[in-house]
Amino acid sequence: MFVSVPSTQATILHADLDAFFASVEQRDDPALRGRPVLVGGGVVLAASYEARAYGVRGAMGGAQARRLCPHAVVVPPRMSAYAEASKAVFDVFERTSPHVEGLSIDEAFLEVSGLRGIAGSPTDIAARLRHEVRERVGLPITVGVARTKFLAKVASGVAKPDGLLVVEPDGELSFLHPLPVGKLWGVGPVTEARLRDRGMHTVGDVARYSEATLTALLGPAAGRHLHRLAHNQDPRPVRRRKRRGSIGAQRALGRAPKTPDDIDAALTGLVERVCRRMRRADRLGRTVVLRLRFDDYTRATRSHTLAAPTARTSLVLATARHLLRTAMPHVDRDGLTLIGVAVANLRDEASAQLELPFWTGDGAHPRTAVDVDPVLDDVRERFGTDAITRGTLLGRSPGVAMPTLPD
DNA sequence: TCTGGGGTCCTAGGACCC
DNA sequence: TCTGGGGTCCTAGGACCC
Repeated sequence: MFVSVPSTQATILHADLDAFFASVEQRDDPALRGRPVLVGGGVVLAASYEARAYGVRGAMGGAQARRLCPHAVVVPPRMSAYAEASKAVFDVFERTSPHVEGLSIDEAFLEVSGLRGIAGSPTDIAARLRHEVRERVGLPITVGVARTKFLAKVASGVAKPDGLLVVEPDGELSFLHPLPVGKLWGVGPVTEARLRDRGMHTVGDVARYSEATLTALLGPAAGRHLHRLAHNQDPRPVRRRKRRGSIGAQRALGRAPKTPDDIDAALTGLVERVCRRMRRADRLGRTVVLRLRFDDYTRATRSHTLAAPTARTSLVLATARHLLRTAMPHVDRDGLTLIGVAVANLRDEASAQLELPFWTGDGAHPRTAVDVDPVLDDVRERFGTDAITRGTLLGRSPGVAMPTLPD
């Protein structure tokens, strides 16, 4: 899994498609090329660079975006087209390097050390990658090249759109320290404000504070992370991504009054969508999460962990309804503006079969065992019999007397 | 600046176990 | 009998990312 990186060379590429959704729309409809394009009406999912010139940003409200750029063309999102384009781009990534770490639908890290002999310098590889994505998929992509992931990502951000920027090892600190702290990965509005209150505006400012100070300000993980980034320490290797840990869906409900039936219908639709996606991916999950958002933009989550993983709609729906019932007495139904369901604690269907629930001797603690058979062997040995089967141990049939499990 | 839909990771407290 | 330390799991919330 680990790739050894020569620490003296810039060999990590961060490749990031430019205004991805909007670029796909411009690729597929020549009439949109050169014009400001907004994908999504309620909220801007993506804005073409022509629209960004007017100050439009992603995640901006649609009304505000149209105020800033009245002549923009608004198109509805076509998620399947974006998924297809993403797959084609990742195919190019995979052909470029065996070490690809996808970050999202439109960006990835590539480790290209060791390819110099066959594919040229990292700069050559990056230039060719950009060319290939343009030729084969028809989309503009920006690549940052550096010695660390973090710097490569910052570099691509600076080089956008349709650019290539290489940060050589001897120019790292002069590139990094003048940047505003908000450029640091993991620094959002809240952390930025906290740093600003302490007089830290640039990465160089942050670098002057001790790790202890940053940790006291931001918590142990964030403080350490920030301290390291500010000192250009980012040893994280490029590695394949873990499989995703949750699958969810959510829906905005608007501000109109709603009946319990309205809410239940929305909940049912969401659970069906989520369970269908889980089954298609051959994945099962144990934790059902209910997300609620209210008209004052406060949020609440409720979750429940089942004894065994499932992708069954009826079970997930019953659990979600239970969570909603226990949450609703405390909230105003008409104030509910968004409802979401996710199933977390995911595993592959195949491995989940080894994770059936069993009960310890007193029957009070439903548990899961990652590996049932070693326990079974142990129990047989202690009870001196082979008559105890996996089924007995798992206690699936009611009324069967359970043996007491040894410690 | 009033807001989508999809995620990840961290924190902190409580329950429970050894 | 009382006490404690260490570890895992669950729940809820928060920050952040694209």
